[in-house]
Amino acid sequence: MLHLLLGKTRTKDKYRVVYTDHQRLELEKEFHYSRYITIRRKAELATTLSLSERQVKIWFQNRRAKERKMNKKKMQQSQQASTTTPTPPGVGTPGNISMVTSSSGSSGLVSPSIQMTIKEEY
DNA sequence: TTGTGTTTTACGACCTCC
DNA sequence: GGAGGTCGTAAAACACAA
Repeated sequence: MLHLLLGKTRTKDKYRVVYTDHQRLELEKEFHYSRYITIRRKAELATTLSLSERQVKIWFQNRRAKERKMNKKKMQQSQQASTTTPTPPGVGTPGNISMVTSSSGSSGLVSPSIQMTIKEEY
């Protein structure tokens, strides 16, 4: 119980709903397939997951924000590591972008640099 | 327990593109 | 102008050490 307001937006008595594991899983799968969802897929997902298209859109926005946040963190960590370490002999470990991530998403992270550029261009 | 830090939904403001 | 993007933020939900 608790997931009763699925598909609805914020109301007075429910500030936000918690998505079910299944909903999250499907959204993650779609995100893994593509960071930007198409109108068509959004409508499909919304129907199959019993969410509104708005919720799907917001979820993807939040998911991208999360990814950017994680990338930033990683960059800062690697930078710190290189500054604190006396001499980084290897230096050649830029591809260290594997990921630490938490259960979700993880995986891929399609070249963070590309996304950064896109954003930067903005 | 509970105090506290983190994550997850949802929104408003602002920007860009068509 | 409207749709959809980022960014910043609010508040609920969650995790977890003390």
